[in-house]
Amino acid sequence: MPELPEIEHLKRTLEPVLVGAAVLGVKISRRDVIHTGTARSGRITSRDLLAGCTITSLARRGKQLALLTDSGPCLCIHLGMSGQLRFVPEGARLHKADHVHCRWQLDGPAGCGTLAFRDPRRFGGIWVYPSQAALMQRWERLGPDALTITAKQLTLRLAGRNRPLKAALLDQHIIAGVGNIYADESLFTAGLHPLCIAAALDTKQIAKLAKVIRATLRGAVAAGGSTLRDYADGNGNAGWFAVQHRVYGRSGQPCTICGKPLTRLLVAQRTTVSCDSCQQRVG
DNA sequence: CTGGTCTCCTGATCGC
DNA sequence: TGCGATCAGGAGACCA
Repeated sequence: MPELPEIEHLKRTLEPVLVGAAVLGVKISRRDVIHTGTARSGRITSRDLLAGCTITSLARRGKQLALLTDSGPCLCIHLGMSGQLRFVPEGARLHKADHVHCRWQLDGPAGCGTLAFRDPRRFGGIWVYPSQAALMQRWERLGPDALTITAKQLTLRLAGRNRPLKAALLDQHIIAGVGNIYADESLFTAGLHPLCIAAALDTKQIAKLAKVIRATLRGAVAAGGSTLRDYADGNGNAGWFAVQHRVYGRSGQPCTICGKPLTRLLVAQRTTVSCDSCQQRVG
């Protein structure tokens, strides 16, 4: 379940070992998780996957993580539902080595090792781009990053959206980085019902929502992300945000504000938990 | 253009 | 203890 906080935390844990690392080689186990981000056709080569390049920086937009090189190709990695990206120092072994679809042999600032992309359910994937510019063109189509979204940006993005507020928040083209967990948590804290019509919110409500989204995500980043099932960061350490969930996964349990049982419903095909008395419905 | 629904996939969990 | 059913959900494809 990696959402923005998990990816941001992953980025921070991987930066010290990846930035400045030379990619000695790439081993692909499943080609069908690797895609071309541009319209180009043809077989994807190890050069496309950064072989022979040096990683100069990492970047994140929403839930997507990119490995960048200065003048060569770059990679955009989505973890989907079950994806993991892990650096394994030379001599160490990956805890679970099944479903590893791609490995990069690296010689980096923290020594030699392997970067492994593991994704049992294969909802994630790797997209190759010929340059940073090509990737950025793709990222421009995403909404503003949720970690820093302003009231003004959110107002513009929600204007005219005649759909449930939660569905809008989950749409990465509207706002990038909010997934099912943080959508429910943010809506609860903002006191807004998931079925509010997005366009019906007033200025004050949108300002509060933007502020709550930023604060919720910031808190989760600081906690190292949510741990559900086997999420782990780039070093294999778990996050601890799950203990702070107030609605996600708590259907039927008492609301932490009013004590009434939390309701479960389906919005945009996703399980949604909310409090009917504490979350205001508009529109 | 918009918004709604379907679909991909494996592993954890639950009822019998 | 085994086994089938169910659920989890990110995001692109597809349709009205």
